[in-house]
Amino acid sequence: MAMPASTTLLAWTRLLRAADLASQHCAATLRTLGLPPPEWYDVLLAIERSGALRPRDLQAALGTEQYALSRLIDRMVKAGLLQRVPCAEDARGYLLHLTIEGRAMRAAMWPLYAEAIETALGARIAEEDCTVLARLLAPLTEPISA
Amino acid sequence: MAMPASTTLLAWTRLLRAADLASQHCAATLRTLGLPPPEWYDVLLAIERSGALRPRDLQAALGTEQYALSRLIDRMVKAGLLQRVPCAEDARGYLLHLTIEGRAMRAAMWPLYAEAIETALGARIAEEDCTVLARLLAPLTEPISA
DNA sequence: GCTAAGTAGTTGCACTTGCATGGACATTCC
DNA sequence: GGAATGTCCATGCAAGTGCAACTACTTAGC
Repeated sequence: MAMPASTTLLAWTRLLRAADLASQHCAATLRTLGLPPPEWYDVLLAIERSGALRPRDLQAALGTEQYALSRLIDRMVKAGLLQRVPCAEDARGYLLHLTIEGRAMRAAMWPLYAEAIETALGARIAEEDCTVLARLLAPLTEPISA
Repeated sequence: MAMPASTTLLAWTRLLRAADLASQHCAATLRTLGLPPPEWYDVLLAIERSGALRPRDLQAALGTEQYALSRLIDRMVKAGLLQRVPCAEDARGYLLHLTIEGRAMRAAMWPLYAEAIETALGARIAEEDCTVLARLLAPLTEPISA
């Protein structure tokens, strides 16, 4: 039951603050443009990349809570971007495909999403620092065990 | 309108994922113990440190949205942890003080909050790396201009 | 093959959040 | 000193989230 070092606390507050600012900026930018929020893009991209995905695989890929994902999918299906198709090997689940509109939406979102990322992160930190940052953060992206 | 470098994108995804995992772990830990969420601690600490604070100063200190803070304060007042006292210099606002219970709650939360931080961050990264991380994140904790 | 246990996904309910707006006081400018 | 503008905080409403069940199918054990 070790207490955190002061440097740990500093990193903690900055990590949360930086991530919050960055994601807020991104979400706000897309919203202002009348586009869906960033999560939608992540879902569209993940599905496009693998052709078709089951909810549980999306869940693993995105780290979203299961119930949150369930409803997110609902919304995206209602919006006409995704399509549920019955799954042959497992009747409990289904496969998610992109519709034409889904594909178009992903393509339309990317440049604006990318620009927001550049503004929020790329333009605020040197590229070498970015590389180091990514390396340092790597272990923190794995599930927390204890 | 520059596009992000690939290293920027990697840092982006890791930053968001790491922060999400860490804060989720923390919130879940406190919740499991029957304690209020981390934001409450941050509010209690900020007020305790300065003796009394106005909502707008809290807002600046914590980076919370104005309406979110307004309701958060409401809940904490209802829970008996905070107390609103009229503000002499500005009748629009008020000063926030900790109640005895508020002070006790902050003290009670700290060891468990701290342990969660240690588990989520300190124990997963070398201390030198933590220092570097904090330094790299510093520019990202400032408000995004453009 | 039948039961028990596990996994995939959904949903009711209470709570929180986001956005837009509103009301109250303060400040500025004439 | 009075209107216009700005700042501080609250709130209605719609939408999202978290937790805890719940249904439906699958797998394991026997």
